[in-house]
Amino acid sequence: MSLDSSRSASSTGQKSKRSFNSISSNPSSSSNNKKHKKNTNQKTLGAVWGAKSPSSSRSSFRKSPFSDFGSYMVHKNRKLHNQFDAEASSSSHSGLSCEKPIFRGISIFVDGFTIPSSQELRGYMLKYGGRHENYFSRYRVTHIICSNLPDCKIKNIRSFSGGLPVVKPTWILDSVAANKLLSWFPYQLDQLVDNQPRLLDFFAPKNSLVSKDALLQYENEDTSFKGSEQKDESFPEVGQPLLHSQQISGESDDIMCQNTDILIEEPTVGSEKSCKVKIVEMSNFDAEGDSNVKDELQTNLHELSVSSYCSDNQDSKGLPSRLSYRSHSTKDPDFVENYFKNSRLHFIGTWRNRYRKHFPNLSKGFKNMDSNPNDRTGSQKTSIIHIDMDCFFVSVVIRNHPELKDKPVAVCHSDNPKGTAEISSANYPARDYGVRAGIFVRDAKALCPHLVIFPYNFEAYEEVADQFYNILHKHCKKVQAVSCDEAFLDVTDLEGEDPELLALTIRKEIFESTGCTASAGIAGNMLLSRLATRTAKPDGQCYIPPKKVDDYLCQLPIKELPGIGHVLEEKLKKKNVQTCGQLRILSKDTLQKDFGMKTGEMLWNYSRGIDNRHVGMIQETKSIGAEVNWGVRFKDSKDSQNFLSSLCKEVSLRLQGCGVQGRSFTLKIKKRRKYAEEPVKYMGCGHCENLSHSITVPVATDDAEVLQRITKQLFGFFNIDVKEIRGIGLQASKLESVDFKQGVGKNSLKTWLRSTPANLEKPRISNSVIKDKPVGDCQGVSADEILGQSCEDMVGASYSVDNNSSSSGLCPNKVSAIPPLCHLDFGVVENLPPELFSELNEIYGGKLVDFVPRSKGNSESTSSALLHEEGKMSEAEGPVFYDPATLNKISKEEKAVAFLIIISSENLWKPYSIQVSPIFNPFIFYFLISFIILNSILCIVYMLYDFVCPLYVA
DNA sequence: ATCCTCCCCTAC
DNA sequence: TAAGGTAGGGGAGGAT
Repeated sequence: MSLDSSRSASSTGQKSKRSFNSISSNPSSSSNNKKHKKNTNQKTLGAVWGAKSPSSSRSSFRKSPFSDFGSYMVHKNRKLHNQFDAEASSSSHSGLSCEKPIFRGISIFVDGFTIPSSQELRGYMLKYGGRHENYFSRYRVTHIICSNLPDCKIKNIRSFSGGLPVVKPTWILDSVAANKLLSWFPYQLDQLVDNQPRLLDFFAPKNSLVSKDALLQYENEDTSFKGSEQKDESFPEVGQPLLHSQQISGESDDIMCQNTDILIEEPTVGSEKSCKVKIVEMSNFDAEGDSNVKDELQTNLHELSVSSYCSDNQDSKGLPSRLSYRSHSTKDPDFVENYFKNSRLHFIGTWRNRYRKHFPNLSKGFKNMDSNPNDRTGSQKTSIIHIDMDCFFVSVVIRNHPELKDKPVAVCHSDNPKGTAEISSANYPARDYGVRAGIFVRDAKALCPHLVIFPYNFEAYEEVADQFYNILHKHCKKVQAVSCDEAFLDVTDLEGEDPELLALTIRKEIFESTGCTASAGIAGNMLLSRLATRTAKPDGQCYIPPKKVDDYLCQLPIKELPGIGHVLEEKLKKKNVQTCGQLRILSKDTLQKDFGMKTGEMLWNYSRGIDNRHVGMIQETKSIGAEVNWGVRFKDSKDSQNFLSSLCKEVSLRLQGCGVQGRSFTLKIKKRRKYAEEPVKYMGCGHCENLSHSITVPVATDDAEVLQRITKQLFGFFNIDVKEIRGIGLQASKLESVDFKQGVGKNSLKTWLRSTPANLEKPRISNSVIKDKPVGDCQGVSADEILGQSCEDMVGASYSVDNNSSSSGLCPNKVSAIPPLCHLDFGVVENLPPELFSELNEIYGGKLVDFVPRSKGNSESTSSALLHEEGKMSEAEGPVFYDPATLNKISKEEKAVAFLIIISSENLWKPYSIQVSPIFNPFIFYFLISFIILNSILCIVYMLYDFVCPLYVA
């Protein structure tokens, strides 16, 4: 799959130049008539759809879009009309239509693709006494039904429909459900909402266009239509997009031939008068006889339209809130989880993990099976097949719609009229119009008005990917998965098998099995086979024999080489290098000097078709992370903390899912650039600075709670206004397999902090005793008991022990307390390794950060600056009490110093002091013992010195 | 010289 | 409205 569709498209354009021995099963090149299509189709109302002979129909439209209507169409239309009448009549006679004729007097024209389909809507009209027009007539049609329309269609509707209501199909559905004709007003198409009230404002006071009843009806039924409204507005729920496909199948004829063009039988009038007349007619259905409209109605209309818009944004739980309330980080507590469920990039990014689980034995690589392909013995030539599905996302969703094969189709999240969704994948007919992955739907529709938009179907992608790999594994043992739709096959060892024939067989099987086409490249190494596939696309295959490599590469644009993205391309262009041939002129030294050792060598090799990689080199996972750079908008630190918490849970789950734990953690932040305005992309991150901080902890972890503490600490380093954050990511690296860490959970920092160090082991006092112990009375308590001591009234923060932390050995539900903040030596705390600081900070409920504001990046942290200003004692000099007010409340005895031994990031034992009380506690004990031992050693040294010196003197 | 951190670039 | 992720590789520069 190519996320950069321009790449594929450009290769199509180059096809004739760069194809060698190409076997293409798709002889008709879609790019041939590209220019022609662009010049003709875009200005018409989807003429391409039904046009068997595009040029003729287009020319007639170009000549006069709506007046030059042949007698054939008049005849055909009449015939269809009669046919509908006959059907309606027969169904009523046969008793099929026993329903209330709620649509009597209504005549709909369904324009474009709708859910439900035009045919289904026709069925409803038939059943409930309405009419369905196959072709648009301003005199017969009363309502235009559509889900969305491209801008040019909107213009045409505005010009020629005489102000007919343009409403969404849910109006029909909801009316049927309510068994009465509902007001169409709330169901107006959003694209026309801002326009229609203006018309209504003009007419309503005079003609009672929208009655009070209609308004009341709308208000009362507000909630009833909301649910379906949203579904209609965009797409079926994610995960259920096949419903969409099923529905479309029933109306394929409509899509192809009837629904697309607005055909007007009569000469254009297009005057304000006709507009007025039509709307007055409309009011017959909407006002239902009530003409008693108050003067303020006019002003209410605008509000109504706004209200209607809000209702479209119904959230999934049916709450009367804007969808936007739930589509960004601040308002949706499940934002992170939902986001990943719906992210196509997340799907692509995590596919490999799923593949590894699905094909555990096949995805481990073949490290020992052979060596470098270039080192193979004898004259055996390496043979690599690269196989890649064509426009995967689109192919999969339209695989059951052969009628759409040659129609422009794209996949994206939403076909909302606003058109601010991003095209993810476009098929080749769409690419011919300039539709590319990454452009907005509205731009895509401007380029290609009749573009069909499908939603994602991640389940189907997964399913097809599995079929794809089953076929590959069936034919070849050495398969290296690149992505869900792309793989390398080393077929060198398949003696007697012609690689080209094999590729053909595999492609054929893929098509038979999945209904999707794949392209293949065959060559002597991975680089060349991959390049060959680009040439072969779509639905073809290409073999590059060794002799042709130089010719092939000579004119190949450098951007085609893997590893050369837009940045490297620009850099090379500045050096007048545009093709591989030009790249070859530069020496390896020059390239390495300009681009670095590795990159320089890669450029030198690739420009000569040299690639030393071999199929099957699967590396161990080096990092696991989660990142969200969309919809991130925080209003306060609580939002950001909640978000970080969700992110930690996500990363924790991913680590656990992979059976690894991380020792190094990197927090990435996207910060809005100073002058960056709100991005064009809805909820996008826009122009950002990318910041990151990382820390390494002594013990690897996958514990969400620990991650949260670490992340909190990392987050503190940024010292950033949360309102400026546009994206956050957390990545774990220095991964260690859990297999090798069985039982190591007991060594986690959290556990360690809560446990009694072996060297401090003392007879434990029961929890009840601790709980009952008076505040400040810590006599004879072990280290964890000190940490767990009840001092809540002093510190104001308690640390709730996680019930899941069974390894801690603490009683579940026990609420431990910790030494009060005022008892800490901040000079020491401040200089703790970040991970320990993070842990302590969490234990103190995040208050430590506030108490010791600091930034790792700033050598002169706030707290240390404060300390210096106040002339407090340094760590070496003794304890520092940060809060003078609290200081006065504490007795001298409580100011005794204890040393807590803790593991530093280098696994060394480092002392840091915590103020605890009273003096007789194990820390003091330990300290005194240490002091005595140290003194003893010093004494011995002195004694020895005293003893040795005189000897020397003598 | 080597390692580490903080980036950036790239591919899918 | 919409869902701009994930992971690997590598370069620059600083610390050791």
